Amino acid sequence: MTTPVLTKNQGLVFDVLTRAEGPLSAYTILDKLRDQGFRAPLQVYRALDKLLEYGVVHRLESINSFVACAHPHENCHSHGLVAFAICESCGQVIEFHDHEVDHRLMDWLKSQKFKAEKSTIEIRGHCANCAA
Amino acid sequence: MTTPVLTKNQGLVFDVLTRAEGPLSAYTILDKLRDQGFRAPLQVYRALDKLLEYGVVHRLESINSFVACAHPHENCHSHGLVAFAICESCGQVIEFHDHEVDHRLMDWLKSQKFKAEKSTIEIRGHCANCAA
DNA sequence: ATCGCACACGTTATAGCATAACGCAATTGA
DNA sequence: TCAATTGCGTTATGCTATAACGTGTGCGAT
Ligand SMILES: [Zn+2]
Ligand SMILES: [Zn+2]
Ligand SMILES: [Zn+2]
Ligand SMILES: [Zn+2]
Repeated sequence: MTTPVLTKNQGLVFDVLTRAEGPLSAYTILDKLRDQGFRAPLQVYRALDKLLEYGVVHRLESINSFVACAHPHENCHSHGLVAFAICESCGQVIEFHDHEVDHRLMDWLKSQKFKAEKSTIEIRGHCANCAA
Repeated sequence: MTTPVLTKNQGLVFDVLTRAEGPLSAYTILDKLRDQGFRAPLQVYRALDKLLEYGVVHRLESINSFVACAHPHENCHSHGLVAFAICESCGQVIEFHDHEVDHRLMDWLKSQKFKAEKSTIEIRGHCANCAA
């Protein structure tokens, strides 16, 4: 379950995300990589697919964007649900995990005999700096 | 905080969603309403905006779709977080609320001085009927 | 060695989701 | 009556994501 060596394109996309202040859309990533030879969206999406699979990047469904995992050394796939607080002013994202929320949701799903596969927990609002 | 009388377009969109088995995309709704005179996506999106504002429809961010609220008589805006379990086989959606999850997340956000405004909790997987 | 396969990559085209910007009509309330 | 608000219709455009096709490279099995 360790992350394979990244290919050239995967590495470029990962570097852009790692250096970014906040989440980026696929097309923003594409623009930032034009100088390195990127020409088409698929080059970005294919790299993102792998990075998501490896668990080193997360997708933020509510804003159609991607962000580097905040816990590069652990493996985010292994510790259950991941939640995000997304500031609508500055774009910053706080990633966090909570086992109680995790267990509570999982218990409920089990009671419904629902087999969970992917989860999305995203809270939009304003961070400490940006709140009035 | 009661729901205003719906306009013609809002009513048509709401009826389509209420009769649907599961969530629908805006363009699917548009197709279902062509016979009633709908011609352009904006007619759907504008109605959806209002229905979302009134809390009688929810948006499922992870599948770019919309679903009628499962609790038509209560007001979903009033009882905190809403969560959805979405079956990837049959498309069915189970909507539920859990105050413990709610409080736990809100406490965490408060500890970060993060002002929450909108939330998304969506679990994709397979429902009891569709699970192998 | 060479064949077959898996995988990454490049390119073009297309599909799917959402909004900008304009103008018109009906309603409301000062 | 006038101004402001709201809903509506239309055209055009922008943003997000994938289909489909072909190329090249590495690598194990025959
Ligand atoms: Zn992570
Ligand atoms: Zn902020
Ligand atoms: Zn609801
Ligand atoms: Zn199902």
